[in-house]
Amino acid sequence: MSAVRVLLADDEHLIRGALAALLALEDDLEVVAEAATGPEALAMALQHRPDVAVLDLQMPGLDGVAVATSLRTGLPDCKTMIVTSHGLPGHLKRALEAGVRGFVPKTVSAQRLAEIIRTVCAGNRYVDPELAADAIAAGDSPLTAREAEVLELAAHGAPVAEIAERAALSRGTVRNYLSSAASKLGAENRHAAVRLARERGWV
Amino acid sequence: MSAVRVLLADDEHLIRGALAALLALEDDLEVVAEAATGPEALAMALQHRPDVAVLDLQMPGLDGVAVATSLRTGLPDCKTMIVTSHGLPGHLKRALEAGVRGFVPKTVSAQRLAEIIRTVCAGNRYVDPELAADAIAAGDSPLTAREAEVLELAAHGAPVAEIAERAALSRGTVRNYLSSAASKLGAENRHAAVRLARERGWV
DNA sequence: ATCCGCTCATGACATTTGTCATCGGGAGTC
DNA sequence: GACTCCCGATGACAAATGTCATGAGCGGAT
Repeated sequence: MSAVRVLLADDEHLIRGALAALLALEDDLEVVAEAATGPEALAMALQHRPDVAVLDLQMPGLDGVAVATSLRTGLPDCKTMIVTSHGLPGHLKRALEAGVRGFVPKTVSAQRLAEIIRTVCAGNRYVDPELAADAIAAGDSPLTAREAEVLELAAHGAPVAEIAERAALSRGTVRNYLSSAASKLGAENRHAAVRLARERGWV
Repeated sequence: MSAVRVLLADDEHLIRGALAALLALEDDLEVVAEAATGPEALAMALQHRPDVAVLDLQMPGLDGVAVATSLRTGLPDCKTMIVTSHGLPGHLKRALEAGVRGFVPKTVSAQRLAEIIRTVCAGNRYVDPELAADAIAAGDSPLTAREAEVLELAAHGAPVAEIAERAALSRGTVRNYLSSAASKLGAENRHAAVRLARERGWV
């Protein structure tokens, strides 16, 4: 059986380079392309048609999940996996919805990552147990679409008037949504609500 | 001349391992110790007495700058440098005050990092030009000690009453400080102020 | 000796937010 | 058809916040 062809996308050159070197030590893995941004990752993937795309979650342009979403239709045979520093529950959820087959934190060893790449390439899934537990504990977002949208706008510290304008809603409506969102999250005010929603990955 | 003895501290195993492997390829560099947390980095440094300590900025326990501060007195001959993903101006400032001799983003290549380690070990300093420019552009904090302290407490979304209690101030005073802080930062309200201060590394 | 800035406080006032009740329209379900 | 849920809105009221003037004590600088 020929080597697994891997695409590596991470904006941190230090990590990407080092990782490429380490994965190259594995006989059955071959890094066929590298990218530093989301759009670049997409382009490289379409050009080199790798078996597995290892994507950093946070990249300039498009994030890892967005790239995975595009690849799902653009290159359906390519398995995607996400590597990330910050393991927020919401990210995992978004990733799984995008058809990502592997989700690991950067705290794993290169050895372990290599194993997981093989696992994913074989058609299986792998999710870091700790992140999975967090995600399950966090549960689903109780927020409605509008509540989340308004909360998102409030995250920048904008006053109600500005949120209302941007969302094309009346001020009263905005306040109602913020109020109900905060109450659903058990927060004392909108800002604590933003913080909580962020932690759980709901915004 | 014998090889430069390097301590590597980063909580992300993937990066630390990969980096150690790459630096080992350089004839004149030798990784003598690795650590995944701040306290561990400190202990390993005192035990192995490296020439250069390469510290990740964000680590559990103690962050890179805190470790550098301790090393300055505990192991004065050890040169320290910081490697980071997020290059906030304030971090650089804090680092330089802590006697750090090198400050680089993780977007550099391993090759480049090796060069910088040599530079630092030779007694010179190195600061990433782009981060330096940002830091200069951001300038010094216009906030007084108390303003910064109160803003810090406000960052968690706490209401004035709670901030007042925690800072042992009257509510009115807290509001005055928040108001003046926001006005100095050109922010419309305390939350936008928190955001701005965060971006510039002033809290 | 004087001035200035930081700290901490109070009071008053306008504005913004949070909360609640209530309404109508639409989409989906049983 | 009745029911429920989400969307969007209004009005009213209480509470929190932002703003300003003003004052006192303190310490450093000229």
